Amino acid sequence: MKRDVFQAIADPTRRAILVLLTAQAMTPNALAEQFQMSRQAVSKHIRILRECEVVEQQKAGREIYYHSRLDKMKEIDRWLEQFRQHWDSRFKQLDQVLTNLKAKQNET
Amino acid sequence: MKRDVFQAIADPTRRAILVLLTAQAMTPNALAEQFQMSRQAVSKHIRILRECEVVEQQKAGREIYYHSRLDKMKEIDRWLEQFRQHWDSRFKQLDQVLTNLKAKQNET
DNA sequence: TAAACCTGCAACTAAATGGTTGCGTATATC
DNA sequence: GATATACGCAACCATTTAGTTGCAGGTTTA
Repeated sequence: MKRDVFQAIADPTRRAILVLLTAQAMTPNALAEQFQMSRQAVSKHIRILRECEVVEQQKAGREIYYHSRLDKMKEIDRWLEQFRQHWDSRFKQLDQVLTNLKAKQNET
Repeated sequence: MKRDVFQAIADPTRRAILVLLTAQAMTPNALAEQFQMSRQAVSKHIRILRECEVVEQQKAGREIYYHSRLDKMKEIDRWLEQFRQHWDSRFKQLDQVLTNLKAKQNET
């Protein structure tokens, strides 16, 4: 099994959960209320998010608060860096335009 | 079916393909040589990448060159923005540290 | 102590994923 | 025209996913 940040953000529900848990720590129950989904379904997403190490627990009595780990989100940022090098370059942008033009000429 | 950038980058093989296709346009055959995988397997990944609109075709005789669409990668960058706001803030970073401390105190 | 609540985990199901092999089609070469 | 090559697509298979329901354990409260 993979279990990395990229798998964590692959699902739209998990992305929404991550956004919420970045704004503030929340319990599974509170999260489930935000979605049209059972508590257990949310719980399974949280489990995956935990395995991907993008969220952390914080127990408070019988409740468990979860919050996101921003350092893991930075991994995505670092991976994007190699693409940013290309879209930051004006030369490459021009190159892209020319490539698109050629592609259009040869379209199916 | 979802078919968005986030699904495109969920698979490690597809991420590798995307990196290669950003450096230079390549044919499916050329890509397959880079991985321990059949041409058809690569083809299936390319199909998904096309459905996610992160790569484009460019026919050249009986060969088809693929290249990445950097504008789609920017979508990830834009989504990351909401997290970047948090990790750029010193206050939030401190907040994170305190939250971690509290979490450690209450660990299982 | 008993009852109510919050949660995680196991079992199950339907659908999607990632891979395979085989085939049809279009292009290039002889 | 015949043959070889490059590719996409369909069928198939094993595994994973995303959801469900049901249950057990710990915490709070009466």
